[in-house]
Amino acid sequence: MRKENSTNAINEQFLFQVCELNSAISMVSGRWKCQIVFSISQGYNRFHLLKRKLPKISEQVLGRQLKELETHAIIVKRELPETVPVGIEYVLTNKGLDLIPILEGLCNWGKVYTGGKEISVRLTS
Amino acid sequence: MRKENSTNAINEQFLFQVCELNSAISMVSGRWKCQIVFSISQGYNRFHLLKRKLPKISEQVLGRQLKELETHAIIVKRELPETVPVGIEYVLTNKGLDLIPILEGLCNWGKVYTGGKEISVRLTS
DNA sequence: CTATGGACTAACAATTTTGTTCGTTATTGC
DNA sequence: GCAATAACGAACAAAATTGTTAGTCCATAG
Repeated sequence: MRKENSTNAINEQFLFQVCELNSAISMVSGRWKCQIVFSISQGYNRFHLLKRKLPKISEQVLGRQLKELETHAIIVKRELPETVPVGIEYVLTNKGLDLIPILEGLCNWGKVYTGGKEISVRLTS
Repeated sequence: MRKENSTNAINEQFLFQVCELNSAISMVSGRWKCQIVFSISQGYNRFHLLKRKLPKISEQVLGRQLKELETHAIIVKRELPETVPVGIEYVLTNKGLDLIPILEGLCNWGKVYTGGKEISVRLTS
Protein backbone atom coordinates (compact mmCIF):
# COMPACT_ATOMS: atom_id res chain seq x y z
CA MET A 1 0.00 0.00 0.00
CA ARG A 2 2.90 2.32 0.76
CA LYS A 3 5.74 2.67 -1.67
CA GLU A 4 8.83 3.16 0.40
CA ASN A 5 10.71 5.09 -2.25
CA SER A 6 8.09 7.23 -3.88
CA THR A 7 8.86 10.93 -3.96
CA ASN A 8 5.78 11.37 -1.86
CA ALA A 9 7.04 9.05 0.88
CA ILE A 10 10.47 10.63 0.77
CA ASN A 11 9.01 14.11 1.08
CA GLU A 12 6.90 12.96 3.99
CA GLN A 13 10.01 11.70 5.77
CA PHE A 14 11.82 14.92 4.97
CA LEU A 15 9.05 16.97 6.55
CA PHE A 16 9.03 14.73 9.62
CA GLN A 17 12.65 15.68 10.11
CA VAL A 18 12.14 19.37 9.51
CA CYS A 19 9.67 19.63 12.36
CA GLU A 20 7.56 17.42 14.63
CA LEU A 21 4.63 19.53 13.57
CA ASN A 22 4.46 17.53 10.39
CA SER A 23 4.32 14.17 12.07
CA ALA A 24 1.68 15.51 14.42
CA ILE A 25 -0.43 16.72 11.52
CA SER A 26 -0.10 13.44 9.71
CA MET A 27 -1.44 11.61 12.75
CA VAL A 28 -4.59 13.68 12.95
CA SER A 29 -5.39 14.23 9.32
CA GLY A 30 -7.67 11.77 7.66
CA ARG A 31 -11.35 11.92 6.89
CA TRP A 32 -12.77 10.76 10.24
CA LYS A 33 -9.89 10.60 12.65
CA CYS A 34 -10.28 13.80 14.63
CA GLN A 35 -13.99 13.46 14.91
CA ILE A 36 -13.57 9.92 16.24
CA VAL A 37 -11.06 11.06 18.86
CA PHE A 38 -13.39 13.84 19.87
CA SER A 39 -16.39 11.54 20.02
CA ILE A 40 -14.53 9.02 22.15
CA SER A 41 -13.63 11.81 24.54
CA GLN A 42 -17.32 12.63 24.77
CA GLY A 43 -18.16 9.12 25.83
CA TYR A 44 -18.96 7.48 22.51
CA ASN A 45 -16.31 4.95 23.29
CA ARG A 46 -17.60 1.79 21.70
CA PHE A 47 -17.80 0.61 18.14
CA HIS A 48 -21.56 0.67 17.91
CA LEU A 49 -21.82 4.02 19.70
CA LEU A 50 -19.43 5.59 17.21
CA LYS A 51 -21.38 4.05 14.38
CA ARG A 52 -24.54 5.62 15.69
CA LYS A 53 -22.88 8.99 16.24
CA LEU A 54 -21.39 9.03 12.75
CA PRO A 55 -24.06 7.32 10.68
CA LYS A 56 -22.30 7.94 7.39
CA ILE A 57 -19.18 6.03 8.23
CA SER A 58 -19.10 2.41 7.18
CA GLU A 59 -18.06 -0.25 9.66
CA GLN A 60 -15.04 -1.10 7.60
CA VAL A 61 -13.79 2.45 7.46
CA LEU A 62 -14.48 2.93 11.15
CA GLY A 63 -12.50 -0.18 11.98
CA ARG A 64 -9.61 1.01 9.88
CA GLN A 65 -9.51 4.46 11.42
CA LEU A 66 -9.65 3.01 14.91
CA LYS A 67 -6.75 0.75 14.10
CA GLU A 68 -4.69 3.65 12.79
CA LEU A 69 -5.40 5.67 15.90
CA GLU A 70 -4.30 2.66 17.88
CA THR A 71 -1.01 2.31 16.02
CA HIS A 72 -0.34 5.98 16.69
CA ALA A 73 -0.99 5.23 20.36
CA ILE A 74 -3.73 7.83 20.59
CA ILE A 75 -6.29 5.28 21.74
CA VAL A 76 -6.18 1.77 23.19
CA LYS A 77 -8.67 -1.04 23.10
CA ARG A 78 -9.82 -2.50 26.34
CA GLU A 79 -11.98 -5.53 26.95
CA LEU A 80 -14.88 -4.90 29.21
CA PRO A 81 -15.04 -7.48 31.98
CA GLU A 82 -18.30 -9.19 32.75
CA THR A 83 -19.59 -8.94 29.22
CA VAL A 84 -20.42 -11.93 27.06
CA PRO A 85 -19.37 -11.84 24.34
CA VAL A 86 -16.46 -9.64 25.31
CA GLY A 87 -17.38 -6.02 24.80
CA ILE A 88 -14.69 -3.68 23.65
CA GLU A 89 -14.15 -0.15 24.75
CA TYR A 90 -11.84 2.49 23.32
CA VAL A 91 -9.89 4.62 25.73
CA LEU A 92 -7.78 7.69 25.04
CA THR A 93 -4.16 7.33 26.08
CA ASN A 94 -2.33 10.22 27.69
CA LYS A 95 -1.21 11.13 24.23
CA GLY A 96 -4.82 11.20 23.11
CA LEU A 97 -5.96 13.17 26.12
CA ASP A 98 -3.29 15.79 25.53
CA LEU A 99 -4.53 16.14 22.00
CA ILE A 100 -8.03 17.16 23.03
CA PRO A 101 -7.28 20.76 24.09
CA ILE A 102 -5.38 21.27 20.86
CA LEU A 103 -8.32 20.02 18.84
CA GLU A 104 -10.58 22.32 20.82
CA GLY A 105 -8.31 25.18 19.90
CA LEU A 106 -8.50 24.24 16.24
CA CYS A 107 -12.25 23.92 16.47
CA ASN A 108 -12.49 27.35 17.96
CA TRP A 109 -10.25 28.79 15.31
CA GLY A 110 -12.54 27.24 12.73
CA LYS A 111 -15.57 28.80 14.37
CA VAL A 112 -14.06 32.27 14.56
CA TYR A 113 -13.20 32.28 10.90
CA THR A 114 -16.22 30.53 9.46
CA GLY A 115 -16.62 31.03 5.81
CA GLY A 116 -13.10 32.30 5.90
CA LYS A 117 -13.78 34.78 3.18
CA GLU A 118 -13.02 38.04 4.96
CA ILE A 119 -9.38 38.82 4.67
CA SER A 120 -7.85 40.92 7.35
CA VAL A 121 -4.20 41.66 7.84
CA ARG A 122 -2.65 43.39 10.79
CA LEU A 123 -0.72 46.37 9.58
CA THR A 124 2.85 46.57 10.65
CA SER A 125 3.79 49.97 9.32
CA MET B 1 -10.97 17.57 -10.14
CA ARG B 2 -13.59 17.27 -7.43
CA LYS B 3 -16.63 15.11 -7.89
CA GLU B 4 -19.43 16.97 -6.17
CA ASN B 5 -21.47 13.87 -5.41
CA SER B 6 -18.94 11.27 -4.50
CA THR B 7 -19.47 9.59 -1.16
CA ASN B 8 -16.17 11.04 -0.16
CA ALA B 9 -17.26 14.61 -0.90
CA ILE B 10 -20.59 14.06 0.82
CA ASN B 11 -18.91 12.67 3.92
CA GLU B 12 -16.57 15.62 3.96
CA GLN B 13 -19.54 17.99 3.95
CA PHE B 14 -21.24 15.95 6.63
CA LEU B 15 -18.20 16.26 8.89
CA PHE B 16 -18.00 20.00 8.23
CA GLN B 17 -21.49 20.26 9.66
CA VAL B 18 -20.82 18.01 12.64
CA CYS B 19 -18.07 20.28 13.90
CA GLU B 20 -15.89 23.15 12.72
CA LEU B 21 -12.95 21.07 13.84
CA ASN B 22 -13.21 19.12 10.64
CA SER B 23 -13.12 22.13 8.36
CA ALA B 24 -10.19 23.44 10.34
CA ILE B 25 -8.31 20.18 9.92
CA SER B 26 -9.01 20.07 6.22
CA MET B 27 -7.49 23.53 5.81
CA VAL B 28 -4.22 22.56 7.43
CA SER B 29 -3.76 19.03 6.24
CA GLY B 30 -1.80 18.49 3.10
CA ARG B 31 1.76 17.53 2.50
CA TRP B 32 3.43 20.95 2.80
CA LYS B 33 0.80 23.36 4.01
CA CYS B 34 1.60 23.66 7.70
CA GLN B 35 5.28 23.84 7.13
CA ILE B 36 4.77 26.63 4.62
CA VAL B 37 2.62 28.62 7.04
CA PHE B 38 5.21 28.13 9.73
CA SER B 39 8.06 29.11 7.44
CA ILE B 40 6.26 32.24 6.33
CA SER B 41 5.79 33.18 9.96
CA GLN B 42 9.53 32.78 10.42
CA GLY B 43 10.23 35.25 7.66
CA TYR B 44 10.60 32.98 4.65
CA ASN B 45 7.87 34.96 3.02
CA ARG B 46 8.78 34.89 -0.65
CA PHE B 47 8.55 32.24 -3.31
CA HIS B 48 12.27 31.78 -3.72
CA LEU B 49 12.91 31.85 0.03
CA LEU B 50 10.41 29.07 0.57
CA LYS B 51 11.95 27.12 -2.26
CA ARG B 52 15.33 27.39 -0.59
CA LYS B 53 13.95 26.47 2.83
CA LEU B 54 12.12 23.43 1.48
CA PRO B 55 14.46 22.20 -1.25
CA LYS B 56 12.42 19.09 -1.98
CA ILE B 57 9.26 20.88 -2.99
CA SER B 58 8.83 21.57 -6.68
CA GLU B 59 7.91 25.05 -7.83
CA GLN B 60 4.62 23.86 -9.18
CA VAL B 61 3.61 22.17 -5.97
CA LEU B 62 4.70 25.18 -3.97
CA GLY B 63 2.60 27.44 -6.16
CA ARG B 64 -0.40 25.21 -5.73
CA GLN B 65 -0.11 25.04 -1.96
CA LEU B 66 0.28 28.79 -1.73
CA LYS B 67 -2.83 29.27 -3.81
CA GLU B 68 -4.81 26.93 -1.59
CA LEU B 69 -3.64 28.75 1.52
CA GLU B 70 -4.73 31.93 -0.18
CA THR B 71 -8.22 30.64 -0.98
CA HIS B 72 -8.57 29.62 2.65
CA ALA B 73 -7.59 33.18 3.54
CA ILE B 74 -4.68 32.05 5.66
CA ILE B 75 -2.19 34.07 3.66
CA VAL B 76 -2.37 36.93 1.17
CA LYS B 77 -0.11 37.97 -1.63
CA ARG B 78 1.27 41.43 -1.63
CA GLU B 79 3.25 43.21 -4.27
CA LEU B 80 6.40 44.76 -3.02
CA PRO B 81 6.66 48.40 -4.11
CA GLU B 82 9.86 49.67 -5.58
CA THR B 83 10.83 46.34 -7.06
CA VAL B 84 11.25 45.72 -10.74
CA PRO B 85 9.91 43.32 -11.79
CA VAL B 86 7.28 43.36 -9.09
CA GLY B 87 8.40 41.21 -6.20
CA ILE B 88 5.75 39.26 -4.36
CA GLU B 89 5.56 38.68 -0.67
CA TYR B 90 3.29 36.38 1.28
CA VAL B 91 1.74 37.68 4.45
CA LEU B 92 -0.22 35.83 7.11
CA THR B 93 -3.73 37.16 7.61
CA ASN B 94 -5.19 37.39 11.10
CA LYS B 95 -6.60 33.97 10.49
CA GLY B 96 -3.14 32.71 9.68
CA LEU B 97 -1.57 34.44 12.66
CA ASP B 98 -4.12 32.91 15.01
CA LEU B 99 -3.21 29.53 13.63
CA ILE B 100 0.43 29.77 14.64
CA PRO B 101 0.02 29.14 18.39
CA ILE B 102 -2.17 26.16 17.61
CA LEU B 103 0.46 24.73 15.31
CA GLU B 104 3.05 25.33 18.00
CA GLY B 105 0.87 23.35 20.36
CA LEU B 106 0.65 20.51 17.89
CA CYS B 107 4.37 20.63 17.34
CA ASN B 108 4.98 20.39 21.03
CA TRP B 109 2.57 17.52 21.37
CA GLY B 110 4.48 15.79 18.61
CA LYS B 111 7.75 16.37 20.42
CA VAL B 112 6.49 15.07 23.75
CA TYR B 113 5.25 11.84 22.24
CA THR B 114 8.00 11.15 19.72
CA GLY B 115 8.02 7.64 18.51
CA GLY B 116 4.62 7.38 20.06
CA LYS B 117 5.19 3.79 20.99
CA GLU B 118 4.82 3.98 24.75
CA ILE B 119 1.21 3.59 25.68
CA SER B 120 0.09 5.13 28.89
CA VAL B 121 -3.42 5.50 30.14
CA ARG B 122 -4.53 7.46 33.14
CA LEU B 123 -6.37 5.14 35.48
CA THR B 124 -9.79 6.25 36.51
CA SER B 125 -10.64 3.60 39.09
C1' DC C 1 -32.84 -22.81 13.48
C1' DT C 2 -32.88 -18.19 11.73
C1' DA C 3 -32.25 -13.47 12.66
C1' DT C 4 -29.83 -9.75 14.97
C1' DG C 5 -26.10 -7.10 17.27
C1' DG C 6 -21.33 -6.36 18.15
C1' DA C 7 -16.74 -6.17 16.31
C1' DC C 8 -14.18 -6.70 13.00
C1' DT C 9 -10.66 -8.17 8.24
C1' DA C 10 -9.30 -8.70 3.31
C1' DA C 11 -9.49 -7.47 -1.32
C1' DC C 12 -10.75 -4.46 -4.65
C1' DA C 13 -12.54 -0.08 -6.86
C1' DA C 14 -13.40 4.94 -6.87
C1' DT C 15 -11.66 9.35 -5.71
C1' DT C 16 -8.33 12.54 -4.25
C1' DT C 17 -3.75 14.16 -3.48
C1' DT C 18 0.88 14.72 -4.86
C1' DG C 19 4.41 15.05 -8.16
C1' DT C 20 6.14 15.78 -13.13
C1' DT C 21 6.74 17.82 -17.66
C1' DC C 22 6.45 21.68 -20.32
C1' DG C 23 5.58 26.41 -20.98
C1' DT C 24 5.06 31.61 -19.80
C1' DT C 25 6.49 36.70 -18.74
C1' DA C 26 9.76 39.86 -17.54
C1' DT C 27 14.40 41.65 -16.14
C1' DT C 28 19.25 41.70 -14.99
C1' DG C 29 24.05 39.88 -15.87
C1' DC C 30 27.59 38.57 -19.17
C1' DG D 1 21.90 37.39 -27.87
C1' DC D 2 21.83 33.77 -24.14
C1' DA D 3 21.37 32.22 -19.52
C1' DA D 4 19.55 32.81 -15.05
C1' DT D 5 16.16 34.31 -11.42
C1' DA D 6 11.49 35.17 -9.84
C1' DA D 7 6.85 33.57 -9.99
C1' DC D 8 3.86 30.99 -11.52
C1' DG D 9 -0.32 27.76 -14.77
C1' DA D 10 -2.11 23.62 -17.32
C1' DA D 11 -2.31 18.95 -18.18
C1' DC D 12 -1.14 14.60 -17.12
C1' DA D 13 0.66 10.54 -14.34
C1' DA D 14 1.82 8.23 -10.01
C1' DA D 15 0.60 7.24 -5.45
C1' DA D 16 -2.27 7.43 -1.45
C1' DT D 17 -6.67 7.72 0.79
C1' DT D 18 -11.44 6.56 1.14
C1' DG D 19 -15.32 3.72 0.22
C1' DT D 20 -17.53 -0.90 -1.18
C1' DT D 21 -18.46 -5.82 -1.38
C1' DA D 22 -18.23 -9.89 0.85
C1' DG D 23 -17.58 -12.53 4.72
C1' DT D 24 -15.94 -13.93 9.72
C1' DC D 25 -16.99 -15.26 14.74
C1' DC D 26 -19.82 -15.56 18.80
C1' DA D 27 -24.05 -15.15 21.52
C1' DT D 28 -28.68 -14.10 22.67
C1' DA D 29 -33.78 -13.56 21.14
C1' DG D 30 -37.64 -15.62 19.16
